[in-house]
Amino acid sequence: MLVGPIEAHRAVSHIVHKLQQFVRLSAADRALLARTAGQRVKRYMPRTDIAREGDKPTDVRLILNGWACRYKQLEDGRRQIVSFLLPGDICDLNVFILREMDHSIGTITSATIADLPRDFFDEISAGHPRILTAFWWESLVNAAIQREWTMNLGQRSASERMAHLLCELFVRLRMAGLADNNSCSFPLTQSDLAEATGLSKVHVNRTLQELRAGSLIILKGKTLVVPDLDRLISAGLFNPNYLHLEREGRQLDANN
Amino acid sequence: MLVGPIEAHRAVSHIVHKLQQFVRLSAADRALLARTAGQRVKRYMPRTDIAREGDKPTDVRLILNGWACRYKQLEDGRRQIVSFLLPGDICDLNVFILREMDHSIGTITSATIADLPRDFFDEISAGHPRILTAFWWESLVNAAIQREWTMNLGQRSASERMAHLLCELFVRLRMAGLADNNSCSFPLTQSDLAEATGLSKVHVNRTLQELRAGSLIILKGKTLVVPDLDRLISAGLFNPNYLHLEREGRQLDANN
DNA sequence: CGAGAAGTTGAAGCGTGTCAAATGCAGTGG
DNA sequence: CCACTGCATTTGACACGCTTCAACTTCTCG
Repeated sequence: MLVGPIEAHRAVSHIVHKLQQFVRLSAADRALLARTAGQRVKRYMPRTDIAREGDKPTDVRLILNGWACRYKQLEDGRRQIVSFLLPGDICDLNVFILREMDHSIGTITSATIADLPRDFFDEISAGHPRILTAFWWESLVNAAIQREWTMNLGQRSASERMAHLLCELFVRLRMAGLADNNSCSFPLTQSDLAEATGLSKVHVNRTLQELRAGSLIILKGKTLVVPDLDRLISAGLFNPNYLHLEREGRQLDANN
Repeated sequence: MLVGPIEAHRAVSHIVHKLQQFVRLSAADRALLARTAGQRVKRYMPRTDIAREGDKPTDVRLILNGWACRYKQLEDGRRQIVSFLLPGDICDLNVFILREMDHSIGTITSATIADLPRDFFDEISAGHPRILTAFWWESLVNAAIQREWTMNLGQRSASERMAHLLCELFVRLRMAGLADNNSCSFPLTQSDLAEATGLSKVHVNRTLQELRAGSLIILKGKTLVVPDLDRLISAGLFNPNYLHLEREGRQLDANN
């Protein structure tokens, strides 16, 4: 499935926006990303599995649009969302090494996802070191996010935990250029939030009401409004350092 | 600090043992590892920080002996151990990319740790592809472990969670050649287990008693005995797939 | 042998889970 | 346009797993 150059450019904007938090990409870098992301694009329906635990990994994937998640499931049905994949996120850099998936990936909304072929990685290794570095950065940030989730589940109370998760999603969406000043699109159901926070659906509901009562969030329909991010940050004991938004440290600036 | 060739060889045996779960290293590969790990070795006291949140990462490190952990801390003092570092584990492959540590690393026992200089990575990139691949594998397995911990904290009950953690540590120690048939050295205190599982110290104590009562473990002094691993595995709903022990079918049932 | 750390025990309280039913909301077909 | 349907959200009552607090015991090691 192929998309036109304009759509490809728009679709790739999220990852470019995000990676530029860390490195400055050249016009050639951006063009390569746009070209590659425009080939081999698949569209998925909401609530569809993209990969299942036990599968042989096939390709590296780039989320162009829509939300997805990694999740794990126990035999008795208990399910845990272990991370969210937002537009601009890359998944499965492991493809070329590990033999089988230890978790599943499924869409939340409908989504468009590009497969990145192996050649692409050869190409960036050889001629686009900044993209390569930025991909490394992305995967290290993902590891840091996973550690923070461990902290979140292990130490924070229900409302802290929820506030923390909302902060993280809001900031990550902003990194991808998907949040304006204080609001963003928010397609998660309370069940999704329950599976991500390890709380019951009912308690998620009550926790959200608590946050609403404190005017920390306005969550209605599929939109999240954060009237005062600083207050949500302190309610969630959120420290963004683990996202490594080291803008001023952009070591590797391109010349053009 | 330099150690003699014999001690270096013994010290490096854990990582070789572990990496060979995944790739078969040549004699030259092993020799390079032993030589590098024998230079720049530091010795740490028990309960000492090796790196602190906020520090600039300096070197890639290899645990030669002893146990350590990564942990995060909230301002109010709540502490979460997010992973354990066992002999043969590598930490901070991120060194060359991220600007500051988002977590701390501290020893549990006294430990000897080697700093791996940047040249070493240039050398393996150029001439020792199997080591490089194995290091990749190691870091992907670490990411998988972190996801599994998320699952563990989010979905499992106290006793399942504890059983799962003990399974993981036992299997990982065996991968490093540090467990005989059914027992291993086990230096963690109940406080450590509490910080790793997100439970209170008191409840950890009760949970361990429960496991002992079911003859699932014998934990006394600093030794853990697992009389019947299969039973502990099912008590912890433990599925070892996330450790990716995929070297020609070497699975849990094997005794070596 | 003494002192501090680690482990153990009991009682009481609270945060979160469970169950069950009601309400609201969006999409669909008549 | 309304009635119907199914899913998401909300509410209340109750149960339980885990935490907290505080005291006691047992180990470890100088």
